[in-house]
Amino acid sequence: MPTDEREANELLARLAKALGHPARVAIMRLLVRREGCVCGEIVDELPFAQSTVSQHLKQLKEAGLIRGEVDGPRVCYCVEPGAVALLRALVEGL
Amino acid sequence: MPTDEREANELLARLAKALGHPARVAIMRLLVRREGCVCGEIVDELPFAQSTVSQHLKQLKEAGLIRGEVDGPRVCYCVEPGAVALLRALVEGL
DNA sequence: CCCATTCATCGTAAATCGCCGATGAACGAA
DNA sequence: TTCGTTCATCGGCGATTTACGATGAATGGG
Repeated sequence: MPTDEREANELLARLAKALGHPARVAIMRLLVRREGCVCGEIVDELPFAQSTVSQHLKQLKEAGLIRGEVDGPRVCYCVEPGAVALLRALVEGL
Repeated sequence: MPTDEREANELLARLAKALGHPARVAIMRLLVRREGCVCGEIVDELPFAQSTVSQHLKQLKEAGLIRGEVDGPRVCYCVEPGAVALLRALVEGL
């Protein structure tokens, strides 16, 4: 949790921006629900091409919301520990 | 609070997208803090041109986060009642 | 009735987004 | 080594965002 307000604004903005698309919210919900890792099943759950889903995952990863670990030929994604809590705290601190 | 998950996703995405810029987070914080209405003072608080701030305000308004009431030659903005609570609930429900 | 103030909107330019198909890289299996 | 699978990345397209200055509409003061 940043003490500086400017930092808090930028951090919250970064997280919020990452959630600023229904598909990415759906991905987050999916990963929280299974609270473990998932892979290309995410693609099956969404009505988008594989490359599109991959880009959404990239955005969530770059925002620090999720993490992807290589597991053989596939990649398992899971929620970055503490990320949701941080988001909640930032929204709470509005 | 929507019961349908798709609706919840779209709503959260809409709110999050509106918060997806540091300036807009700063505006929200400003309005929450004064928990009343403010006008062009917002412009003075931000390092942007008046027209730019006006656009940010428009986005927040369209997302349902703030409201603007005309008061003579100026416009007073305030947080839409319940909007922050709704946002918190949606983030909580992740 | 003017004029200044306040704010929204328009027009514009650069950057980013969102989507796709195609390609590339990494890995396991045969 | 040669496939097939899985996923990331590239290239491209139209749409959207972000920023600005300029203009326009509404209001109140003189």
